[in-house]
Amino acid sequence: MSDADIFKVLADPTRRAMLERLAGAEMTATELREGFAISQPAMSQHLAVLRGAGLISERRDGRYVNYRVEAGGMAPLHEWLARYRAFWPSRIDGLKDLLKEMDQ
Amino acid sequence: MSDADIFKVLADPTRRAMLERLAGAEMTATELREGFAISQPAMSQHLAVLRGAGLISERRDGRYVNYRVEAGGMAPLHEWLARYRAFWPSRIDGLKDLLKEMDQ
DNA sequence: ACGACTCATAAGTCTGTGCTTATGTGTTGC
DNA sequence: GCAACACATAAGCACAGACTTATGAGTCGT
Repeated sequence: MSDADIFKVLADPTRRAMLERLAGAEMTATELREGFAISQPAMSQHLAVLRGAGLISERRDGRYVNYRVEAGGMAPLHEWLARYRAFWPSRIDGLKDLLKEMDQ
Repeated sequence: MSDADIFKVLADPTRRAMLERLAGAEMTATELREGFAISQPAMSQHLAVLRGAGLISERRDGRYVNYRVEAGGMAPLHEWLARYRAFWPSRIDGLKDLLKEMDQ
């Protein structure tokens, strides 16, 4: 999977919602599926796509597979976005505060 | 066009390439088309999509239309990405340097 | 060992979308 | 006025991708 395709991966609203849930806590595919009106294979396919893009990682535990957001998976997105820094929103100030906060 | 669909808009490689060219300089649709193996209507349709997402703006000049990247158009993307700050790449340091640089 | 369970893969269907050609709308210059 | 030009819109086609059901592969508890 090419880095450039991260946009295609994130274009699907279901996958974005999955990421959001996984960002809160690591969980199994079945746990993740709760709240989604989607079949188990569809979920599995989405997980494979997210995995392929390096956005999540898996940890096998018996017959369960625990998924979690992969730190740094958004790096290609950051890099792409950095090229448009001249057009960044003025609320970039919020970002500065954020970084200051992260230092502590 | 919903903000959430910015990923769908950016998922197309042609549209991303168009943005990249427009980031360098404002130009007309015909100028922008140079170097793209694509028909004029296709280009026009892509421009409409980018315009609808608030990523570019147009300035009519007679029979020409000049397009340019709209500052702040990436804001929804920044906001979305900010929610994953816990998973940001460690090269976030580069971003810090960037912000410091922007202050000067 | 065997049934229940978790997850992945296969195969087929259907919708969305990016492309094309054809045409419409408005502008410029002779 | 009219031909050439810049761009937008319409209509139709073709492929990509997200979904389904069916099935496979591996694991757990009894």
